[in-house]
Amino acid sequence: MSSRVPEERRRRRPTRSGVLLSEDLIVGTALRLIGEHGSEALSVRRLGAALGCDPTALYRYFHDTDDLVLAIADRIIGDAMAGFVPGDDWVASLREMALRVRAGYLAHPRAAALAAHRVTRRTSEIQAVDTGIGLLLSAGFEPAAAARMYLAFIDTVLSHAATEAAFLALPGQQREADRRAWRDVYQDLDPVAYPALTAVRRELPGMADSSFEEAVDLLLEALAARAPTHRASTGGSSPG
Amino acid sequence: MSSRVPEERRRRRPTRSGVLLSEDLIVGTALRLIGEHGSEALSVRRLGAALGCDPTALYRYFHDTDDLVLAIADRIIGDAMAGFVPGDDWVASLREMALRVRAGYLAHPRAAALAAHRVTRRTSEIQAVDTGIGLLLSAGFEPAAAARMYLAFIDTVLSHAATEAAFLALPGQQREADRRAWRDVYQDLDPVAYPALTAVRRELPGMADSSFEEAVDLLLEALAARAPTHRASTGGSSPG
DNA sequence: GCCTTACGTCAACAGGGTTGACCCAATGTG
DNA sequence: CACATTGGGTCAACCCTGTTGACGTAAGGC
Repeated sequence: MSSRVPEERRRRRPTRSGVLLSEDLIVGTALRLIGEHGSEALSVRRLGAALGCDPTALYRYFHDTDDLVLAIADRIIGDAMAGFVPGDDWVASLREMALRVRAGYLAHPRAAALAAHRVTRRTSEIQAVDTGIGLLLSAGFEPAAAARMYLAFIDTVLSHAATEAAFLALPGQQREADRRAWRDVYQDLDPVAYPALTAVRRELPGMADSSFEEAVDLLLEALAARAPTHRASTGGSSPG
Repeated sequence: MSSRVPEERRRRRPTRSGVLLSEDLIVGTALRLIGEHGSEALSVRRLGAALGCDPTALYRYFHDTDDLVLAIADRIIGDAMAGFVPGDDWVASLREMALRVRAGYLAHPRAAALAAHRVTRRTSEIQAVDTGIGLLLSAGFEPAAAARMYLAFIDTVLSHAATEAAFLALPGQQREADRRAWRDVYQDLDPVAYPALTAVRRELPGMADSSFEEAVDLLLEALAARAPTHRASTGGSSPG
């Protein structure tokens, strides 16, 4: 059922509407479908209709729907990490990795909400994990620590990205209501019951903003503090 | 459709099997169903069967499935934070807060996965935000910094908890496949193409474990390092 | 030009959420 | 006590979903 046959060996026969199917075409069409009509628009039948083929033809390329979702997730990772080369500064490199992954997810918020928590087991993900762990090894961490630290790092990045993507995937009305909540509901509170909120009252509208970079920076600070070898460049000297 | 009629005014008529329905009973039964028969057990038909009533009777109490999920989420939040009182050690208190929220989500992963990214604006949430920001103010942070730090903290906690809940909410087959991926796929890789993964090969099965506590500890370390005033008690001396 | 078989197609099944009609009994009123 | 009202439990039905097995056709190797 699944794509056990190598891509080049396939006997690609045009569908009734003349389209030549391929894994890439299916994944790309699924991403477009989700981006245009929401993550609930991704169904085998709808995808078949969008591709111009019988829905069950997809089962010749993917074992089941979950297999397709994993392929979509790996495509997002691959696009996000395309052309990335780690530099000398491992902290800066991990930071760029975080920002790239986040940007990739935010580019497809509805698909990200579907695929963010999965292990794709495919090449793009494997490549990214190798790069990230390599950076931590270069920082002097022992293998066991490097693996654990990378897991904490990437889970934080992916979790935050998924949260932001889920927020962007909300219908505009609910999204704005959530954003306004910090301005409206949290402004007229009993000072006795909520002293801390009253003290920081003027800062609360900012709670609707993203905490992604702040959280990543805090995590990287802790990692740098734990690293056996100190960072090569502490003064921001070395360019790109 | 929804529960516009006050609970006490309801004309509660026993079902065919003699059960008296109520919002509380339905929510409780839904939680029990999820806990006993796995995450995929929550469906209107199954819930009706478990309650001993026609499935569509639920629509007299909740507008739709989403409405029911939100009611469940509200119960979870209330239960998780019930009885929590912050102690003298602000780091330890934030840590307990994180663990409580996480435990509440993991106890009901399916419901949590569906409602984790919503802003409730209800008293439990407001109370929690006040407590958390109060702890950061007691650490010496200025109002603006306290608000930003709390946002980074709670977003990390909620994002990680949602990720873990989403994983547990997966159908058992997909969940096990994701877990096995780190043992199977990642073991036979080309050492030249993936040098870092090869170096930490023996540590990779642990990648299926949770990074929640590691991530929270790293974040709290960074917060403690940034705090203007040092922690009051470093040796665990003061009793409750 | 044959033979094999990959793969697109079709019909069907089991499960899902949701709706509208139906009707009984619980409740408010006299 | 009796009546009118209506809340709410029940039932049948609709349309959606993922997935499977049979079927046949055309593509590629020889």
